[in-house]
Amino acid sequence: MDLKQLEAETDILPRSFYERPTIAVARELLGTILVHGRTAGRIVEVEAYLGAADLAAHASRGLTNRTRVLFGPPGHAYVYFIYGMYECLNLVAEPEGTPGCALIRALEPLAGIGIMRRRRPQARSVEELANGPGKLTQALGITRRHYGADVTRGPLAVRRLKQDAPFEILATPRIGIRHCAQWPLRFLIAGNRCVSR
DNA sequence: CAATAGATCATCT
DNA sequence: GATGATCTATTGC
Repeated sequence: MDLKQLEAETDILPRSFYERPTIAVARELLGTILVHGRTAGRIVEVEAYLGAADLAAHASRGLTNRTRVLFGPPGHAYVYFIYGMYECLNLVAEPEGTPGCALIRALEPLAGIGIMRRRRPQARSVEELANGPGKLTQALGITRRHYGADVTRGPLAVRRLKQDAPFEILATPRIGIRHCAQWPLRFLIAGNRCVSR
């Protein structure tokens, strides 16, 4: 898809979208479009990470240098480095002072697919370009430099179609965690080919 | 197919 | 000093 056309058919999500309970924000991020530079993809899988009671969430350890943004105003990016190799993108939810975020786990590539292929030569198909939290940051060129970035303006933004077709949402346990392993806080678009493995 | 090892480092104990 | 919101390549059936 052409970026100009995409911008014409979508609006940037306002800060008020993010200033709500984390689970609602996570669910409703499904189907929205993440844009960075000349690349863009539709969000097809997310996970919610809550506050103090959610021991799987980084924010449950309290306010530290790393978790600072999670306690700040909503609509900003929380990017963290993991396993010495990968970066993961989250979007901060809840009113300022209350932690909570949505981990973006998979995208359906929409624009800049050639650029994504160059950044992820291992991918054997378009579906594999961004079907995982570490893969999508590579494909879109998102790094720790985006820590704290405002996604309601600027080169990294989330947009929603002015008119979108309905789809079915599935809820499952989150992937790759030890604590709260049964909580159904992973949300995905049923039947989508780009959800993670 | 499924299972697993290895890469590699910021963060917090 | 151990751990981890991952991914890839490789092994073995």
